[in-house]
Amino acid sequence: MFTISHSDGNARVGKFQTAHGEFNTPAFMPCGTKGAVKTLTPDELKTLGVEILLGNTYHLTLRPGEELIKGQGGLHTWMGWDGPILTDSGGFQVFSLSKMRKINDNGVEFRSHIDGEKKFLTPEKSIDIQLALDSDIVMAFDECATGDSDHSYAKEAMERTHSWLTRSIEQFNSSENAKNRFLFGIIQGVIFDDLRVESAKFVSQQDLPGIAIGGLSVGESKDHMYHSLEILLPHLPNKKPHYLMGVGTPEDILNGVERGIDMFDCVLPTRLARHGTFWNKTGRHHIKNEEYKVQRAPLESGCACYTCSNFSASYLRHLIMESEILGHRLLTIHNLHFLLDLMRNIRKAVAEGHFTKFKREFLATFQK
RNA sequence: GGGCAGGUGGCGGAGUGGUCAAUCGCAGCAGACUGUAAAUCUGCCGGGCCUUGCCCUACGAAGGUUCAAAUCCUUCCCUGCCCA
Repeated sequence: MFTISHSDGNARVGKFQTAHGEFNTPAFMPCGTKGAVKTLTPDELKTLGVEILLGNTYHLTLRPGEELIKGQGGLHTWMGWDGPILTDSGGFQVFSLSKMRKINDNGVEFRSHIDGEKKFLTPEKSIDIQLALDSDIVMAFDECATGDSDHSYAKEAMERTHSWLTRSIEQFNSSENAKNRFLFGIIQGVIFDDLRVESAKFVSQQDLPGIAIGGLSVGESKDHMYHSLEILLPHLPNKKPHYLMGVGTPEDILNGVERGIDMFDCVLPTRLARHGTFWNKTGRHHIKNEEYKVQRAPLESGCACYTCSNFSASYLRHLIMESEILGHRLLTIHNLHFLLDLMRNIRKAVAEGHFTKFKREFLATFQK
């Protein structure tokens, strides 16, 4: 259940209660695609303030398979995370693995990126897999079309997504495992206002416990993304959580919250870390850059994270240069702390009614 | 002392008369990354000029052959292995 405690403009602060505990919104959910947030332990995630994680249907059904995980007591028990888990349906893989799949109205035939084996995913199967995993928030299976799709294809993908949503709901509602679980529907429509609005209306009508906006940050411009959020908001159920899938950067999150978004997920903080990029108040930086070779200061002075409390940029640069696993871990900790700290500050600002000021001041120093 | 194999850009290592400032890997420098095929990928990487392009210095050293040499010849220096 979702309850909103404060709002400031379109921004809101709330809580979502699941069978595995609650999380505060606006929330940032790190990606634990294959049953792990890369390089970190659940304990470390909790310390960072993570309240909910993502898992992925496509990846987990391929390996090790949902039946194995179910047999091990479900995803929470298996991976040692007792908090809420949201699972993505595999819809994003329709986009990211577009070279190795075929779509028809019934579902998507993937050719496994691991061994080439055929794997046919349908809305029904995706729901079954997610429930077998014991996911708290189940995402409907959708087709995430690329940002450069033309109107004709965008419409086709949207209509297919709608039809799949209807089937997802039927499957979910007829499953015994769905008790205390939540199904979210996903809006598509690429960058076309008419489609976006039509999709928002259709998904909203289903009266699900949450509504997601998919198909953004997949190649379209930022202006298109922000514009889409603006035209969608009037059509979203106000009392349900609004989830912007796959976003994002600190500035995208701020712009999302301003446009009524309550939930975000993104691989960026963890992937950037492994690639040697970190965030601080001034923006995005490459630890490999020569300027950090002799920097005795941490990534961000005054940062309370474990990494900044204990290590200089010079040492972290060395670790990344040498591909030491510890470097990946320490940068991941810092980036996640940065983003989760941003979320805490956003909630505080919204609760205190000065979100706009907070956003303006943050972006004044945060370049890029 | 003798035999054999070698000496190429920061390192390793291709190239064996012109298309070579020289494949490739590593290192170095910079960039990308948004529901994770990602500890991945891309660009640059002898020096100079304004990019194409041009000029300079370069393949152990010094000479030589040739229109033309990292590539052929001579001498020298050095390294590794084997034999005495």
